[in-house]
Amino acid sequence: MTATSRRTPRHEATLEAILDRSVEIMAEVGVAGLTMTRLARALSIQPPSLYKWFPSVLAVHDAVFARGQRANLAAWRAGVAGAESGLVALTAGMTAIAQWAVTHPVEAQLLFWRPVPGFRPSPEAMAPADQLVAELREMIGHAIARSQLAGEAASAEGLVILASLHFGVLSQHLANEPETTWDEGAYTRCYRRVIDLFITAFPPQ
Amino acid sequence: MTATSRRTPRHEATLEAILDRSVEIMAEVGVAGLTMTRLARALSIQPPSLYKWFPSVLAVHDAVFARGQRANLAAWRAGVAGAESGLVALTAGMTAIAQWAVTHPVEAQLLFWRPVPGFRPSPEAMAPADQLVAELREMIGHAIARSQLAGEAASAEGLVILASLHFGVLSQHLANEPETTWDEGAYTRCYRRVIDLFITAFPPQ
DNA sequence: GTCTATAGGACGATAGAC
DNA sequence: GTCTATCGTCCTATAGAC
Repeated sequence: MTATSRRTPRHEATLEAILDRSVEIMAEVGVAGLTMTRLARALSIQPPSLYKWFPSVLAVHDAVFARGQRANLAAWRAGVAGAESGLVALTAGMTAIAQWAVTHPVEAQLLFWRPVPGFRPSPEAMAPADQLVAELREMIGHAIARSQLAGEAASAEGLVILASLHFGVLSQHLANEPETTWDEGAYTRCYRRVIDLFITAFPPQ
Repeated sequence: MTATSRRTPRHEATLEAILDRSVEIMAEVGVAGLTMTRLARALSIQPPSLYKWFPSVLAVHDAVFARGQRANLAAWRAGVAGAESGLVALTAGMTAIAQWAVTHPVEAQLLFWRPVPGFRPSPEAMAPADQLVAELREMIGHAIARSQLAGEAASAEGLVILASLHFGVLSQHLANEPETTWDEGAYTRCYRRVIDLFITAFPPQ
């Protein structure tokens, strides 16, 4: 709150640097291993100084979470932008956020698996996620309108199945071979094939 | 090692009780939140006394992990036992381990998502998991032999896809609605439908 | 906005008495 | 096998000087 309300460029740059370091630490010691002490050490300042920027360690988690949600939404939009509306754009957008998750494993774990006991993201931090779901629904609707998917694809069950397929590949990749790249990974190599099962599950007509 | 080598019934019962309490604590404060201090408090003993049973807190994690793997393998075998070999037994076994995971969310997180930094399961604890994969492969082979699946279902890619489908539903359930039952959950209700996509992906002939 | 100093805990683990 | 006592380490967070 107070940390993000001062919007001078200098202030913003410092906050970004703090979040960058936080992600680095999470990559080293686990998402739940971020502490004010470790963060201060990485920034070469004393722990009390950090409290001028964030009121608590959970506030740092929330800021990393919020930035990750914004980046994830941006990745979706960038993926969708290159394709024409409908099924092609849907799979392009899904692939884009999957690739974002693979290249940002720390943020992905924080966003989608909540491995930090006691941490509850703030509603503001969650807002981009809600927006992404809305745009995803809209894109499924476009695909249905173009007779590329059955109408049931837009149902609650359709979203549940699409999410299961998407996060199934990602969770297996992040749990078993987080170091491999998108093109090398055994799971990520099957991503497109698994997502195409969504079309199989909801064929047009 | 020393903790499990003494095989008197009395000793075994105490160890089981300690593991039961450990799972309860993990359910309350998160899988990574288990500490010797908390465990001792729950058992109404002093922390140093615990070291007569387990040499370190990671050894407790390993024991919970090992017991979970054994139970998961037992659930698979029980599910398979009721059906005739082939596709029916395969889906019955998969459903059984999925239901086991839903009713044992703590163990499932520990087994399949490794949320405890610094914890590496011992080879002995992993053994049942290797055995389960072998039996799973074998059952896929039976289904292929009965012309219920394409031969490619037994390939490395086939296992990757099956695992993604299975853990996709489970990870969404455990992350988003761990409190709901198998029959109520939005994700678990789609489990069978998602697993059936494996057959769609590898149709016979 | 940075620091020193510090309060106040929790934790893993060991030593050694009983 | 249980305990008390204890060491050493890490942590969050605050007070207050500069």
